[in-house]
Amino acid sequence: MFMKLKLTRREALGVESRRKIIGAASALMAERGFAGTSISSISKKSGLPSGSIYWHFANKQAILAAVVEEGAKHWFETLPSVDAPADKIASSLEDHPEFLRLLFLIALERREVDDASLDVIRRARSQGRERLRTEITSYLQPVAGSNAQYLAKEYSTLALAMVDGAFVAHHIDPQTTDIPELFRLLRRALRALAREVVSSES
Amino acid sequence: MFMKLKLTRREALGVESRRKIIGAASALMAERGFAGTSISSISKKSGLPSGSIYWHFANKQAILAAVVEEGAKHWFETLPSVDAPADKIASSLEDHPEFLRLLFLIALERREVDDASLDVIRRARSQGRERLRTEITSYLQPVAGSNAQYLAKEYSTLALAMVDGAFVAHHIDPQTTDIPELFRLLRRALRALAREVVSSES
Amino acid sequence: MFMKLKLTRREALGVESRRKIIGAASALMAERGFAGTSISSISKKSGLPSGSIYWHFANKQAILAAVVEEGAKHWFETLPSVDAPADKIASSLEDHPEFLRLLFLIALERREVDDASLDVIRRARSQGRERLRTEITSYLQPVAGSNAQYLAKEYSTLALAMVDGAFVAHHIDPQTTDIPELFRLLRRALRALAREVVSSES
Amino acid sequence: MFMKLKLTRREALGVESRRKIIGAASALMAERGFAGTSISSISKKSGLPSGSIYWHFANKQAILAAVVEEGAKHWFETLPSVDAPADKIASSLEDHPEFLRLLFLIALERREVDDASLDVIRRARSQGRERLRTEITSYLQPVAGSNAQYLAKEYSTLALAMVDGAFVAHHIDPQTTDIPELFRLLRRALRALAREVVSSES
DNA sequence: GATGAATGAGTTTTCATTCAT
DNA sequence: TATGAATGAAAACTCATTCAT
Repeated sequence: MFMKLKLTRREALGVESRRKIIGAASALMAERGFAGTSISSISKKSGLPSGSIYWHFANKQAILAAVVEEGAKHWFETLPSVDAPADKIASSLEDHPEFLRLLFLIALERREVDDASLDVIRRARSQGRERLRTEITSYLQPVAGSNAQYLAKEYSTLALAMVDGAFVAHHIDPQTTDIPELFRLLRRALRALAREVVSSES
Repeated sequence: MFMKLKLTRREALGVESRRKIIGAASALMAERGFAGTSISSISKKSGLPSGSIYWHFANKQAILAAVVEEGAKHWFETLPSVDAPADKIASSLEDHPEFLRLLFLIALERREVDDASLDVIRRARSQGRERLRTEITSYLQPVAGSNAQYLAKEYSTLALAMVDGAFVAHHIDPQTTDIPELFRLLRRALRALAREVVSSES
Repeated sequence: MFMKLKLTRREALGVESRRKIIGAASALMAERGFAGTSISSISKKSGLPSGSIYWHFANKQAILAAVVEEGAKHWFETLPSVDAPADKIASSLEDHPEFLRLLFLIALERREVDDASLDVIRRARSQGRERLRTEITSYLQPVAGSNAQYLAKEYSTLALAMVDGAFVAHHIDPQTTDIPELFRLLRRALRALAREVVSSES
Repeated sequence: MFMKLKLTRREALGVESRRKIIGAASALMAERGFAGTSISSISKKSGLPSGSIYWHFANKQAILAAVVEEGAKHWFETLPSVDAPADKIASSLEDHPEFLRLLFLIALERREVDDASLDVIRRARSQGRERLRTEITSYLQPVAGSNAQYLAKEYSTLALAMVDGAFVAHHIDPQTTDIPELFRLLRRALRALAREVVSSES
C-alpha cells in the first residue's frame, strides 16, 4: 500500500485540526460524558468553528469513535513497562485518568455508543489484563514457581476488576481511596493465596 | 415527628405522580446519564406532561436528587441480609443494576451533579462497605479469631473496590465476566492473607 | 364521540397559533416551495418563536401536511358553484392561486412529500374534475342532449389538464397567457366536438 | 466567430467536469427543485469536490442557468420532427421529463430564479408552441384549407397549456393520466372546431 | 393538584462560499 | 485545471423552564 509521505502545508494543517478536535473532545467527554459534551463546546475548546469539525467527522458519534481509538492508542503507548513496580502502575491510573474516565463513562452510558467503539474498549481492557497477568506472574514466581503462570491467568481478572473499582472509587470519594495501598493489599492477598494453593497441592 | 396517615384523594394522586416521575427518571438516567436524559423523555416515559413534572420538582437537578435518594433507600431495603452467602450478594449486583449504574454514571459525569446527591451516594457506598465488612468478619473468624474484626475493616475497602470493578466489568463485557467467581476468588484470597497474617504474628 | 365544546382561553390561543403557523407556511411554501421555506421564515411571518411551531407540529413535513389539508378544505369551500359561468371559474384560478401553486410545487418537488399529502392533493383534483364535469355537462346539453353526461366525463380530464396548464403557463409568462380566453376556446372546441360526435352517430 | 477545434488534454478534462456537474445538477434540481438541491449533493452525485464546482461556476445560480440553457438546447435537438405523429410528441413528454420538471419547478419556485434563466425558459416554451402550431396547421389543413395557418396560431396556446397540464397531471397521478389519449382528444376537438368555424364563415 | 401552551437559548447538522496550494 | 480544508451563517430541531388557567 502506498502512503503519501509528504503532506502539503494545507493538508498538514488538516491533520493538526483533526488532532485538536480529538484532544478537545477527549477532555470534555471524559469530564461530562458523551451527551454532556456539545459540539459547540468542542468548537470553543479546540478553537475551530463547528463547520470545520463536521468537515473532519461525519457526526458526533464519529468524534467519540475517534476519541476512543486515539485514547486507546495512547494508552497502550504509555502503559508502564511490565517490570515496573506495582506502585508505578497504580499511580499511572491517577496520572492519565482521562481515557479511563471516558472508557467507563461510555461503557455505562450505553445508548449512543456504537459497537466499534465498544470493541476498541474491550481490546484496550484485554491488553490491560495481559499486562497485569505478566506482572502477577513475576511476583508469584518466588512463591509458586512453575505454577505462577497458570495462577496469574486466573488472578488477572480479579486484578483488573480491582483496577476498575479502584479508579471508580477514587472518583467518588478521593480522600478515602488510597489506590497504591489497595494495590499492595491485593498483591499480598494473591501471593498468600498462591502460597496456600501450591502448598496444598504438594 | 407527626406524619399524616390518611391522604386525601388528591394527595394520593400527587404521591402517585411523583412516584411515576421518579421511576421514569431513574430508568432513563441509569441508561443515558443525567445530561442524556431530557425532561421531555421523562414526560413521555412517565405519561405525565412536563408541566406536571415541574409542579413536583423545582428543576432537573431536583429530580436527580430525588432519584438518588429513592434509589438509595430501596437499595438499603433490599440489600441481602448480612449472613446471606456471598453468592447472593454477588447476584444482587446483577439483579438490580439500575441504581448502581446511575450511581457510577453520575459519579463519573461530575459537573452537573450537586454535592447533596454526591453525599447520598457516598453514604450508600459507606453502608455497602459496612455490609461487606460484617460479612468478611464472619468468614475470617475461623482463621483469624479475634483479629477478624480488625482485618475485615482493612479488607472491606478492597472488597468494595472489587464490587465496583466487577459491576463495571460486567457492563463492558458481560460474557467474559463471571461475578460470583470473582467473589469466590476474592474471599479465598482474603482468607489466605488473614491466615498468613495471623500465623506470622503469633 | 365527545367533543370539547368550550375551550379555555389558553386552548383557544393554541388553536389561533396553529392557524397562524399554517397561514404563514401556506403563503411561504406556495411562493418558495417546501425546501425553500425555512422554519425561521415561518416563525418570522407568523410572529411565533420556532419553539412554539414545534409544539404544534412534529416537524417540517407535518406542517406541509397540515397546509395541504387546510388548503384543500378551503379550496372546496370556496369553489365557485356549479352553475357559475365558466369565466368565474377561470378567474378563481387567478384569485386564489396560493393553494394551486403549492399543490403543483409539491407534486413536482416530490421527495419530501409524504403519501398522505399526495392523497389529499389527488382528492382535491378529483373534486375539481367533478366540478368541471358538471359544468361541461350543462353546456353540452343543448348540442348533445342525453349524451351530454357521457361525453362530459370523457372531456373533463382534458379540461382539468387545461386548467392545470393554464395555471402553470400563467405563472411562466403572465402577459402572454389569457386564462379566460383559453377557457372560452376550450369550451367552443368541446362543444364543436360534441356536436360532431352526436351528428355522426345518428 | 472562431471556435477552437482541438482542445488540449487539460481543457478536455475541464469540459468533461463541467458536463458532469451540469448532469448531476440537472437531475437533482429536476427532482428536488433549486432550493432543495445543495452544492454538496451535486458534488456527491458528480463525483467532483465542491471546490471544483466553484471553479467552473460562480455560484449556485450560475449552475441553474447552465442547467436550463443546456437542458433547453438538448430539448430542441431531440424534439420530434414536425411531421412526427402526435403520439410521438406525447410520448416524448414521458421519455425525457427531466427538463420539463425542472422548467416547471423553477418557474413556480420563483424567488431564487434570475430573469436570465426565466427568459431561456420562455424561449424554450415559445419554440415548443411553434412546433405545436406547425403540427396543428398540418392536421387542420384538410378541414380548414387556407385558414389552417391562422387558426393554428390561435389554437397553439391552448395546445401548449394542455401539454403543460398533461405533464403536471401525469406527475400527480400517473395511472389516471393517459397522455396520448389526451392528445388525441384535443386534436379531434380542435379539428371539429375548425370545421365549424370554416363552415360558418362560408 | 395538574396541564396545555409557550418561549428563547441551545442542540446537532448542513449550507454556500472562499482560498491557499 | 483542480481540490482539500476551512468558515460562519443558517438550517431543523430539542431543551429546560415558565405560566395562565
